[in-house]
Amino acid sequence: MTGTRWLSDEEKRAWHAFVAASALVDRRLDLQLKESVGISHQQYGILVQLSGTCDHEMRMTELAEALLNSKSGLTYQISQLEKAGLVRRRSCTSDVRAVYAVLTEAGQKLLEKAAPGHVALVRELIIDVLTDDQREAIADGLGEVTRRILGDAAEAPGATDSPQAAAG
Amino acid sequence: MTGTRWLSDEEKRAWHAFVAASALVDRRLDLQLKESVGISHQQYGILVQLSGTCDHEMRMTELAEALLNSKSGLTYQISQLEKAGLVRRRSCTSDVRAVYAVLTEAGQKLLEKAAPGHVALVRELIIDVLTDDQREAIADGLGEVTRRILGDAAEAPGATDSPQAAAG
DNA sequence: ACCGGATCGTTCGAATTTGAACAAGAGATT
DNA sequence: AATCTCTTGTTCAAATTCGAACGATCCGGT
Repeated sequence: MTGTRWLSDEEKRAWHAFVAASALVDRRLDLQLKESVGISHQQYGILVQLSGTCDHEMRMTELAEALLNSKSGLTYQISQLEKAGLVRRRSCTSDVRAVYAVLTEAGQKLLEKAAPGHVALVRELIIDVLTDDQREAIADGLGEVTRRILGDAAEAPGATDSPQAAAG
Repeated sequence: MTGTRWLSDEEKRAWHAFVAASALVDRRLDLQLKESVGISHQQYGILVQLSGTCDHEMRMTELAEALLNSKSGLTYQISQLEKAGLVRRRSCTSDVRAVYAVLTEAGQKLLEKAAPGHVALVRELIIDVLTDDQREAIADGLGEVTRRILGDAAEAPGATDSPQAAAG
């Protein structure tokens, strides 16, 4: 153990920018969504995810994984959304254990109302701030970062299959 | 309301990579710090911030701003760190209201013990995954993102009167 | 049919975060 | 000095998050 490879100034600059931007952007989006339609960024993500599927529904575990959330955390949020009438639960006939979260009509309506302002703010805060090159570097670089972390967690099982759905 | 400028596939790719990487990296770092020295990523940030000053101390408000944290949140965390003996509070002679958070000897020791493993993981998860160009693009791009958000908040606190009479 | 292990979603308690309200002090104006 | 405004840090209740434990169910091999 000679010495730790500390971060150079240049590396620190990237690391700090990444951490700060993450916190700030998320907070701003959360704030706007709460003010405009009364839901959190987390809840917005759930609605978006559901609306991206053919039947506007998804199983709890599948949803939790897609949102990088814990199962218990999702149970809580789905309960909140259910109280608000934006989502309802549906049990599966073939597997009694399974539960589907289904986007309701009201949920779809709320999403359509929230989306324009949300996307506009995402653009204002980050997307339109970046140059094309920077945006591509982030997509490539952080995409690889994400892939590696997710790969580590689920390395043993074959992870080459994942029916993707375009999400907005 | 003609049309919202939705995100293109390329833009979505960058946005999703950014959000996912933020969540995943932070969670992994938090986990490691808790396992190795029993403190959260948040608390680690406080200790680092304090150790970076000449007298190893900083005022509460100043510290909260540097860490992009709420004042009440910092009060809580400093109390936790104080219980653990890693930080102590010191009141200011010239201003009775002011409180300094001071890094203790034990806090310094813990930081020195935690830092190598932490930095190594930061490298493994993100810094060493990126190419030089990607790292620079992130530093520049996300640095600008951060600067704008912080600038907005401080520059035009009351000047943001948007026409919002009609809800929604 | 039956057992052992894996999976599913929920429940529970503890830790953390947030914003609003608060008490106390500082600073400027009159 | 009296008063008004801003700042400082804490307290409080409510909301959220997490991991572990749980009951229930599914699946494969016997």
